[in-house]
Amino acid sequence: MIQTENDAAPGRRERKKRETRQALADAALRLALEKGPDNVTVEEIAEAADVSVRTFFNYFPHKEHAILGRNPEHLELALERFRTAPAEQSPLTTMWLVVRDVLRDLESEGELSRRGELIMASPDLLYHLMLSSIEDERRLTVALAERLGEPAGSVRAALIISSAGTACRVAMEAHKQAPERSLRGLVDEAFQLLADGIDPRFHRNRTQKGQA
Amino acid sequence: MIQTENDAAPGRRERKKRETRQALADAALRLALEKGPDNVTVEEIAEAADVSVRTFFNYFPHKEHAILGRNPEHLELALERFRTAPAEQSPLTTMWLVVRDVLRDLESEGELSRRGELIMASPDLLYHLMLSSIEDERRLTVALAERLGEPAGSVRAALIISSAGTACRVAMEAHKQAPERSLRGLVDEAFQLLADGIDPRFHRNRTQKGQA
DNA sequence: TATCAATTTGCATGCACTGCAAGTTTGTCT
DNA sequence: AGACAAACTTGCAGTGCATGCAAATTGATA
Repeated sequence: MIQTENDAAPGRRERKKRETRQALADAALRLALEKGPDNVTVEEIAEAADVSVRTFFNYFPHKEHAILGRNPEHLELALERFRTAPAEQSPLTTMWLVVRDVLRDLESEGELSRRGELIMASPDLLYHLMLSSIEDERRLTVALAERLGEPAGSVRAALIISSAGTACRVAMEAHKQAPERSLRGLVDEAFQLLADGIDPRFHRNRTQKGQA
Repeated sequence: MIQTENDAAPGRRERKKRETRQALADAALRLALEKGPDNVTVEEIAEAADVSVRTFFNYFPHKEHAILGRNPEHLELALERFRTAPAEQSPLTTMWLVVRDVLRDLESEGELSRRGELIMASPDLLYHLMLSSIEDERRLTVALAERLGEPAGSVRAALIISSAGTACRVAMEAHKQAPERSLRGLVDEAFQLLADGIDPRFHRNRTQKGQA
């Protein structure tokens, strides 16, 4: 028994890993805000976190992941919501609650707006965010299709999930252009539009019949 | 030998550029299909098209763009459609016609399905496709907002455009999982869902009021 | 303390991509 | 044709991202 500082479950090793990861993510965000995402090198980030470049890549697969600093818990919470939601709750409502959860969490971290602006201003970051979102969406779609009792290839389930993501992106973009409108309000508006129908006058017959 | 073979408007120079571009795109797609997108190097593509690596990058900013082989004309045609569409045509209908145009064009090239599968199977390609789509969507959103007489930051305009893109992506994904369903049919289904409303039972009051 | 597993690190390597300074081709003007 | 300018291609040098590998360090355990 060599002092065994077993505070909770995690030992010293686990704690250090958390710290290193956090230090890298913090440094990445800070430097990206200071110098612009494109002008930050992995070397600088590693330097700021006082580890080697090689170690950086032991924690993050890409530079951008460190800047995004996504919280893996959010996906788990979302899946949990789908599992525990009351039966009468409609799917888009559930997604809306998920989004609110995430927004609230990010707001509490205080860095929502700065990180959000950074992401929306950098196509590269936006891409990586969407890329990692695609994986999340796949899992959420499966969960939703299951809940709806629809087959795995359900277009509706996939569309609901993906559209929710689209709504968030559109809302962020609009918030960036018109900061006086709250992000929450814009998200609400987008979700309501999706729910009610984006275009009641749509129909597919107004085309040239004679076409090949 | 100056013979000035001025066929139409484009001179020899313009033609050669087209040919080079096409040769690079063809080689990129072929090699990506043969060896998998991740195992193709720019050097191979350039070699196959018989130009230098440096020249490759004069035509495409990223390796992936060459594989995607996007046709810049499609965006111009789409913008044209928005300009010339009859006044009574609803916006999503116009987007639907645009999508049909593009699908028809890709089908006529015969490589729709193979390229489509390749893209859907490679997160990296999908990302680059979405990335270049984001730019297109920005321009289309501006055109649509103008047409609708709404302000530049219009959530509805942006949502219609982005959702159309999402619909296509969802349809491609579904087609990949269930190839017996036609891509056109799946696109139609997704558009109809968006038009009518994705979730008629959505509302935002079913939440815990007491929540912080 | 001895030992094993996890982690960090340096080193070498391959590939993507860019700027620059040639060289080459093409269009144009006389 | 001959000369000139603009466009296009190319090689080269250089930066940065990312990965594999093996040696060194550190943490947990007996």
